[in-house]
Amino acid sequence: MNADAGFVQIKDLAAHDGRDVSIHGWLFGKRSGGGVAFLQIRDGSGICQCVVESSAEDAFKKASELPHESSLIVRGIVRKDERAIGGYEIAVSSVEIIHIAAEYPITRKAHGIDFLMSHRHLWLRSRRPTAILRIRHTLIKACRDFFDNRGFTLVDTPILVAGAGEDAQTLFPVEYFDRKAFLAQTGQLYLESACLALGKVYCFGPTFRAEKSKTRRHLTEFWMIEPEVAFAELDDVIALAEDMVCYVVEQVLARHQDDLTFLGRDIEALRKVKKPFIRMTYGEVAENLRSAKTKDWLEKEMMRDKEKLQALIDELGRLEKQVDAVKKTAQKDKIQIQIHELKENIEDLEADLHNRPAHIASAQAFEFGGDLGGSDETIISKQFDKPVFVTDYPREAKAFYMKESVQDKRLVRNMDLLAPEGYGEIIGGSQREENLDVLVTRMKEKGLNPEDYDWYLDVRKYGSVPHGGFGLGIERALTWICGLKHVRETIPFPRTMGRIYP
RNA sequence: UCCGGCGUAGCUCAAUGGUAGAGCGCUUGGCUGUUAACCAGGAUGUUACAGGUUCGAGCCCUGUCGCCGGAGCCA
Repeated sequence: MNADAGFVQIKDLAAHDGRDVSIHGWLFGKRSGGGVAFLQIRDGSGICQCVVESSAEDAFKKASELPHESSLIVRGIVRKDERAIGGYEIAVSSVEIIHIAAEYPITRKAHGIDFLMSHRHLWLRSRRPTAILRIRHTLIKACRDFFDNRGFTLVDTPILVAGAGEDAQTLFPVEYFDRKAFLAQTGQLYLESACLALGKVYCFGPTFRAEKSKTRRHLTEFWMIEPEVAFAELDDVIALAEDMVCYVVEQVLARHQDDLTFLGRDIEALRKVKKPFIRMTYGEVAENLRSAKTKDWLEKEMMRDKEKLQALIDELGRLEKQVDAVKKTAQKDKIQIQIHELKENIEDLEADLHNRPAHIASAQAFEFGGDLGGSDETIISKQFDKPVFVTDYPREAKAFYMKESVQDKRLVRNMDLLAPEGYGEIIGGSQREENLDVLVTRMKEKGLNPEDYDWYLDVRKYGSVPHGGFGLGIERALTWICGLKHVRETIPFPRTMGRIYP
């Protein structure tokens, strides 16, 4: 596999039109006839059709016998052909088999989520995961470029920590020689001290939460990018988050039209993500949730969704009739997969509609003091087509380090960013309490022992300044940007409450 | 932790308490432009596990396990 063998990546085929090239990859799909075989080969950069004619005797024999996902090298002339996906194909002169694959468990037909998750190491090779992982790469790079270009310094924070970040109940304990330690939930406390050294800092790494939650928004191990800025107040933190999200969405749109389209993402909805985002205080959100207008809106939405459900059920009936009429098995397959997807969508919508009255009732009964529930977030984020900043939550609902509001001591200077289209919280941040005495009081309020946080309190003893930052959950942001139903598809090997394999 | 659902062939799913099936995948043969190809044949089962009811259990009952969805909590 040396350079002079003329290896090219499939994505660059067009630039080699008419030339003799080699590609190496895996057999993604195959159709073979008596005298011609069509190999779909993927190499990680794309998928290419390779045509092997029986006149190329050795190549044809090998091609006909190869099972799916075998690895191989093919050599041939690149040529333009409208019948090939991508517009170019390779007229094969030779096939070199690297490895003959065993029977591959993942087919291009319908699979259930449990099966796919148990075969995640293989599922990664499919088109949907690769599309998502490419977007993940861009999102992470865009976040890092954004901070790097603004004079931030990357500061790596520890993953093994002695004490709780926020709530000890949700920490994973680990043995640390003869002591107990925990896996970090956030790098924030460390970043706060680092920002007094470097001014503007950020960290990017995995975080761990032992929350016993099994929902489409939760992982036990997820990645977070967290900036922290000295001399910043809440408005600065909000502006920073707004600019970052706009930049990230812009970068993904610029590079991944094809991937987003493959995922079925409504790209127009993403294009609307431009400054300024919506800003509401917690008080305004509470009022909104309780209002007659919102109730009316929700009830109308529920009616619309009921109609949508009926339309889906009608569609299902239509397809089920059609499937009996169709003879060709490929078409039948296609319809059966549509039926499968439709059934899933119907189940989801039914479950959603079933929960809806309770959500409406809980929104109407929303009381000052509580944190926003998942359903409340969904309600707010469905009402707008741009992300929504919610600020100034009640202090009892939020962490000890958030700065107390000057105007209203019941509130803290924090913000959550809710992604639109019902996706909900992707960012949580705040201005931090820089006053030592207030901070200690707040810790005691939360039942924490200030002595455990001596080093952290030192940040307030030696040149304390206003500062603040936020954390962006990479997987939640990706779920929204890719338009997915569940966070588990946005990370290569998801860790959820019920799964740690593979 | 709580509430609900599911568990049948490698996969996706059928099967009034009465002979365990279909499609795909795999395999054999055919076909020189296929687009999740097509045509003809073939192999494939501890019905999650352990008890119970019954002449008879994939189906009913009890328990266990696994997974899925939701609540609380959170990014």
